[in-house]
Amino acid sequence: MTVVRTRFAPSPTGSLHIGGLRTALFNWLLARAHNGQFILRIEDTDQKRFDPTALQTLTEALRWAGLQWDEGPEVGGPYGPYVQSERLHHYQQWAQWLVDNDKAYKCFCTPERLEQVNKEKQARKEPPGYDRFCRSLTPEQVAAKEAAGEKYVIRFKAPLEGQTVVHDLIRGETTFENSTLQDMVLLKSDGFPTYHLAVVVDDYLMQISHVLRAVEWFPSFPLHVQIWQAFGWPLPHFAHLPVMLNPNGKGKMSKRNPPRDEKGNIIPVFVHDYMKQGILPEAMINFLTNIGWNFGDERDIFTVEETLQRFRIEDVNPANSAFPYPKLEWTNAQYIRALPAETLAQHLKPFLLEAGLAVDDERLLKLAPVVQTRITRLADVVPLAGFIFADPAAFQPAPAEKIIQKKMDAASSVAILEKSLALIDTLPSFDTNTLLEAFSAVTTEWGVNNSQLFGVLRVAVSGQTVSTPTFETMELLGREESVRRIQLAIETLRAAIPAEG
RNA sequence: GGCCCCAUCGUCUAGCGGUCUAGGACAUCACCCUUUCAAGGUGAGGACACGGGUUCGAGUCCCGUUGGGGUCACCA
Repeated sequence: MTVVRTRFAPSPTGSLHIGGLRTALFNWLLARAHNGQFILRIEDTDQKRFDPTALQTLTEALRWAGLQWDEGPEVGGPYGPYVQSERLHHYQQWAQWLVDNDKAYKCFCTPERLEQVNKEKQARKEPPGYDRFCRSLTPEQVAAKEAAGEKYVIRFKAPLEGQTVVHDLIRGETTFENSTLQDMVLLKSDGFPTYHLAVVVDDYLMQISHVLRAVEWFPSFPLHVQIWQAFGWPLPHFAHLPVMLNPNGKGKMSKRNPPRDEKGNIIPVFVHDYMKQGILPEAMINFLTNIGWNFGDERDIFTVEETLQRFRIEDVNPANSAFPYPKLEWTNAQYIRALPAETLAQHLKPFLLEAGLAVDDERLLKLAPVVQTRITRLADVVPLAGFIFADPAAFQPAPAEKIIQKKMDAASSVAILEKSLALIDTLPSFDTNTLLEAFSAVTTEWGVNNSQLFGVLRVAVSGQTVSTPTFETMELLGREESVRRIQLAIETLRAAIPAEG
């Protein structure tokens, strides 16, 4: 079997799109599954859309996901450079080759004329496209225009009749009528190639064996095949991956029209947004693997190594799919729960620090198992338990109505809290188990149930209605701070009593 | 609109002519457990778009309809 070489070839126009990551993943998977090479190539041939920070953002996202490339920017390789703007001479040379061999021609038409042609075609209800005016220019005419300094592009001489049969690993054969092909621009007037020229030349020069790209490219598939054939180069294998649609199934995922969940929250489209939320890379990869492809047995959680054992590009489902966002959250939650406490703590730390909290490792390690089954994304730890690391001086007690539990009022809550203070005073130590035992023992005597007693204390101490469990929270806060907060809650409640009449 | 692709529960999917009264997962709902929120346990509802063929037999093959998607640049 020949060496499998795949490539991910994004244009650096911004952060990496989630769909781009999926394309990269499948390329990576195919290469790794066959002990081949995965190449990263940057398609920055559009000077108008140049973003100098995008390359770094891109490589950061790819590395985060664990998709290390064997050749490409930052790592080099035998077929470099891997940035298209540094390969201009190749495209110019091969474009000229096509002209010399009568497979392409110079076109001197101005953008204004092109626009005019399209307008006229539209008026006649014809499909838009270049009218091939310059295709029939004589060598003398071309020479004269060049001598006059007229700018030109190089266009492909698409076959006018016949058919192009393309073969796709996922979709099988498709036949296109050549009459629908356009004389696409291969080399722009600024000397930069268009995508159509650059992909073919680079995929050939870089010895790519399998071209895996999004279905968006399917319409230009026959054009590319024709270009490959014009060069006389043997075709690589092609596979066009299905696109990920908005969760509601309407249209592609895009930043212009951000998808939303049922509650109206925006669902991110960029990998960096997921990184910021605290999606674990392993969870992201696991999740993405099961869209358009399926692990095969009925497991939903599996490692990338296991995927490598059975990944086959032919098994990719040709149908587009809606982006199943809730499943990503579920998958991430599964991975979070499987983490050892120390690892979880390490993962949590940057999110807490980012929120401006004073994290100490000892308490963080105790907190980790407490929040483990309560968060789906790492960043969730901040609203849930961030208060534990917040500056005590800035603590704001919860309002009275939040402290008061079901079937209780301010007065009874104050009574309970005062008894609690007295009880705490008698405790030899201040840890979760001691507290739990002591407070569980007094509910009947105090005439409340667990839910009421633990509830008042929890809201008093955390200042929130949703938080970590009561006694874990108290242990984390420490005796002194817990007592202080209970006293503050009592004050808050007392202030509310007159208002109740 | 032209060209092209696609079509199984709400969603992601399994299914590659008989083992399908269609399996799993997420989501939803109910119950259990319960210290808020979770997690966990048990259970329920929920799909082969439609119409023709082919075949002894079709979710699985063919054609059409409908629906959805992609694409029509000196952007990728």
